[in-house]
Amino acid sequence: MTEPGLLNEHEARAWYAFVGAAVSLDRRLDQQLKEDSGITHLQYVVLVRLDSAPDREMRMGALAETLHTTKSGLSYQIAQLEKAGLVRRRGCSGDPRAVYAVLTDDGRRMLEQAAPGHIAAVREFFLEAFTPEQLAVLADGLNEVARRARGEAAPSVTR
Amino acid sequence: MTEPGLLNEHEARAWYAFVGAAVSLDRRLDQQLKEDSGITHLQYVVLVRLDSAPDREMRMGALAETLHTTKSGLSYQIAQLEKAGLVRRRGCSGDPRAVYAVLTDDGRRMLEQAAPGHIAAVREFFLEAFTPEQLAVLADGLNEVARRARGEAAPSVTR
DNA sequence: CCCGCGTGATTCAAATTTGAAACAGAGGAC
DNA sequence: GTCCTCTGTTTCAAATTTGAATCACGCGGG
Repeated sequence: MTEPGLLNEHEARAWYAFVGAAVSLDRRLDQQLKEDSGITHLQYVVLVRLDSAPDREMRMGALAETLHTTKSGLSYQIAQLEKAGLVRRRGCSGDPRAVYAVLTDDGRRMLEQAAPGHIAAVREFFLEAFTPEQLAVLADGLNEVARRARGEAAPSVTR
Repeated sequence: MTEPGLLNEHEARAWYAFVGAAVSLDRRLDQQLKEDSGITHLQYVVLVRLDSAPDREMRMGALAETLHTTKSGLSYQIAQLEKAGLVRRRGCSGDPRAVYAVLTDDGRRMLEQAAPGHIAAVREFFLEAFTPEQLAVLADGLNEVARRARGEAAPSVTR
């Protein structure tokens, strides 16, 4: 049944749908955020992540890891956000090598201003295409996909 | 129940899972293809699309559209693929403005060589995280997501 | 004929991303 | 103390992407 070297019709349909949805959605959300708030989706996600962290700050390395981006890419984006006044850097007294990115008050305001439109778009373009039950299945499956793609072992129940 | 300005727990879980899976998967597939075949995922997709087209050729504009990429981005990638000898351009006798990208024999060989590893990776990282029934639901939902993100109307049953 | 317009594609400069190399400080071996 | 090496981050050059501008051509109207 499962040809090893080719995708069958059903597999191809799901796979192409995923890739197409990911690309189109990313473009659309980027466009929406740029038009309405002047920031990119990546920058928005950086702000969100900082906002939800204790004291609204995170170390560069940890932030890069949670965003699944490279350290150098994050350095660049934090520099952009710093220019825009939405984030500032501060060193760490304990470990002089560490650098914290801190969400500024302007950054928090930007988030408050940008969130409603962005979230409405996520609902309109993504969430509403599924039932709540489907979303739950989707979330489980996609978390597993992410784990596998990152080369992590499957989560064990006893862990 | 549905707070207009915020994502609830279930919505957030599904949405973050989707974004995380898309990013991580894209990185991983790019890495796999580069290591094993020396081409990027985008280039692979270009080759696949051409291979499945009549006469293994497509007009630049049509190709860009089916890949959901920009025309200029495609021009660049076709130039790269042309340098590598995997694709060639040819003009169109009927319409001198039109340009066709044509898959070369080397391109076809590249595809044959790269496909097994790539498809195995897609299976391992993506498809196997779902049951066939889940994949069908996923495909329907994600196709709808892509349509919405592209601003197309919902497909009508009578169409 | 000549102009302006529409289409299909490429080119250009600017922004972003990537991966490698550089940097800087801490800690351990000796 | 000096030398390695490790960790956390930034910097750099090269590759890629983006959107705007440009180019080239055919067509219809004046």
